[in-house]
Amino acid sequence: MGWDAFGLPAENAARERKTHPAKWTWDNIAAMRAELKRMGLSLDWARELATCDPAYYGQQQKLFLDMLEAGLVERQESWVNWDPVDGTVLANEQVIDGRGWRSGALVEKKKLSQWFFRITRFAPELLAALDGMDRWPERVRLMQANWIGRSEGARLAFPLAEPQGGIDKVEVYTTRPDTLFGMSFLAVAPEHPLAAAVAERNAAAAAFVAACRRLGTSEAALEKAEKQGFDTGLRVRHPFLPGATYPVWIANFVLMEYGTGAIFGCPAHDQRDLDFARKYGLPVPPVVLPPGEDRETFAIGTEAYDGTGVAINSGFLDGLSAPGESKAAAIAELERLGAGKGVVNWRLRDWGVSRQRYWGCPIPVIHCESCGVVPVPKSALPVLLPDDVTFDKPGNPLDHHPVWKHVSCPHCGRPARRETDTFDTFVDSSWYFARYCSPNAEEPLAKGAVDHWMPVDQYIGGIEHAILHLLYSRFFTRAMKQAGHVSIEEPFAGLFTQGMVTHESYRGADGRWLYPEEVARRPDGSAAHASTGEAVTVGRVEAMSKSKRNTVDPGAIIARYGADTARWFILSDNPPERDMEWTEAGVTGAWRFTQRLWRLASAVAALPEQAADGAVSVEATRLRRAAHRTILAVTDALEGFAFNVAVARLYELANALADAEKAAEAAGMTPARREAAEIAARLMAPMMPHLAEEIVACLRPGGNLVAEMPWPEADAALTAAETVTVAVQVMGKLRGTVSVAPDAAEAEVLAVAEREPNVARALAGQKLAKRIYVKGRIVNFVLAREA
RNA sequence: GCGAGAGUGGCGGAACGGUAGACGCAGUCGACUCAAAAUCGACCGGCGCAAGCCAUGGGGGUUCGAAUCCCCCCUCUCGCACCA
Repeated sequence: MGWDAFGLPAENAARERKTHPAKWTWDNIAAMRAELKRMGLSLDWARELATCDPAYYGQQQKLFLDMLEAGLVERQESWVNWDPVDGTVLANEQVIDGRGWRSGALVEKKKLSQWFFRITRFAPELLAALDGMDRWPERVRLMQANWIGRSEGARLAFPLAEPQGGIDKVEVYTTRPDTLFGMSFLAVAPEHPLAAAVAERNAAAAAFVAACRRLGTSEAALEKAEKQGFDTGLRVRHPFLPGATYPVWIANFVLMEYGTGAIFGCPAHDQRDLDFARKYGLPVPPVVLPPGEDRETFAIGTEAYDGTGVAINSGFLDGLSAPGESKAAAIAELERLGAGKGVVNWRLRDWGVSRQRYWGCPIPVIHCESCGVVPVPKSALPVLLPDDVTFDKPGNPLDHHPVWKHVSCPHCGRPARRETDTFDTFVDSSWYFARYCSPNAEEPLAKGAVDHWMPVDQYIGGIEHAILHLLYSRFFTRAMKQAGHVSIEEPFAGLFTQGMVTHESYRGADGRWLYPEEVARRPDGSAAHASTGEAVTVGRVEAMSKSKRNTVDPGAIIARYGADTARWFILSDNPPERDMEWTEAGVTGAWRFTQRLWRLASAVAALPEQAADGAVSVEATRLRRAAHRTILAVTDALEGFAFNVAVARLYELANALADAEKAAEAAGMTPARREAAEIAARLMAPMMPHLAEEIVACLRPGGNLVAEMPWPEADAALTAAETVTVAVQVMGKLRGTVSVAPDAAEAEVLAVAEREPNVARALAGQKLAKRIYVKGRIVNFVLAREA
């Protein structure tokens, strides 16, 4: 068990409740540990770790220094959300409608110098390795591939007609150099150096750039915002059209982080460019003719055409297939002219890990005025977080601490300043799985143990981790390999993505969130406050969260129904990859089953044992067949993570056991019932271990624990089908079923099917065109079309 | 906005391209009970007396046969780099 324990929630709690993040965190860990233990989960508590424990984060600091040495870390500038009133950096989720969540102030972008892991170095192999990860869901691999975003295109320079602030050209990256003749404008990001140069001389431009700074830093916010631009009045020359010049705009939809932070706008064949061109009345010349369109009449309306076609209005490209032939031809021409070249571009950006927060792992470096950035010597690790911090001032408490950051430079000994940023908590969670192999090692990882255990056979996590956490962990494993800590590249051989636990949410008349136990249902189905009776609004079913108070206390469920019921319900409700809704009715249903099974099993256990070698009745054989088929079905379901199906098969076996109870006097029934009860118990043991052990102990006093037994094996003689039911269709519609031997010949089955009364009626007077037989499954008679 | 998924009875869901709705919950009727709970039995997608017809978000297509494969649309969910 590992506790991902650093992060913002602890700091928020500290500010709101005047408690220390460490106390709040360790109290939560203690509470959750107790709950998990009561659930009876098979966790190896000897390997427990918490990321906020110096024993863990100190090792992480060593890893960082190794990566620094290996050249995998560097400082870069990047933009953050800045709350000018609180004087603090905001997470994207703390920016609501462009304003700080606490202060309500308009958020600005601010540039900071920060630490970055050079994940982009591994972009090609992170992409290529996805192909071989056959035990990962296809959709996760697809999302990662799109995120890494390899694209082929061209990088080219547009010379400015008149240089501005020492800038004489604008570099652009494009995946569609074949549409260069369709250019209508050039646009740079508000953060682009040229935008800054223009803003220096032009107050209106400066105002526009400042306005863009209030957009927040998330990609979603930028892309959703209405497209806006500012015409700088500057013009650039076209590489293919010496005489022509195009206007240079500053546009809010151009991302500084992608490509070169500048684009050439081809409105006819890019939707964003088209929206922009229509808004500002810029020309929209088409240069790719879709198949079946007439060159003379083809025009772009409100939708850009980004499909394939033939190049038109494009000089030397005319007549080539676009972008198939024309893209290569355009790149060749750019290279011949020395104006640009074909390049591979990646969407993936380096991973910024600096956070201006207290509750995180300190970044172990020291800033010295004469020596620059100096790593903390490994002998001086861990760099401990100070305990005596206050949250009464805005900003990072580490910055305000009276003495913590004042240290002497490890190089020159002069006064220096400790780095007060801490790591992104994704760093903590990028290597914990490897630390499990040797949780107490003096080094980050003990090579022998890691080589023995890694990679993780089966990793389980929510789909919300499909990209960031899983990609960072893949990067970290490669970085750790480069630093000599591990021998593998991929951390997780198999991946399963599970859903979240959800619950209805409730709000009182005054709008505040209510806990489920505060809400009572009236007979008419409406909701009211359990004690005051005030009306309650039932909100959506949402992922459980403390902020919405739609949580249930597992402790209360366990106290009332027991751990087995809680476990059984969690697994039985729906497939694990989907969200599950926690409902009281569902829990009581699971609880009833535990009672029913216990009653069925203890009734059998109370019977005197009987030799299994006497005559065996039809009923006893039926039960034995059901039990052994359940072994196959449950095994199959569990291996495929279809826990809800495994549960359904066990319900069926319990039903068969109940039927058998009514035929208790049939020959051979007692041993058959004992066998079936034991099989049921052993099959459900992974889900209801406590009840399973109890049942087996009653059936065989003094015997082994289920936990010590091998998984049950089915008797092939009992699982083979005696007869199969074959559906009979006429023209694809079901008309009847017939029962045949599993190995019956096709002709025989067809003959039987044809005689089935209902089928015969449907076939009467019709001409047969075709007979289809799928062995053991279906017959389909296809009639001849009437002329 | 971009990327990725999901949508099946009243509800959760099952279904190698082959009998749609397994199994559970809820519900209806019955048994037991003075009564209730628990338990047991029967029923339980819609229309129809029946034969049968309709039905897996909507519309097209492929196929002997489509919940399943393809195209378009609608709705919801996840991710979008400082929540984790």
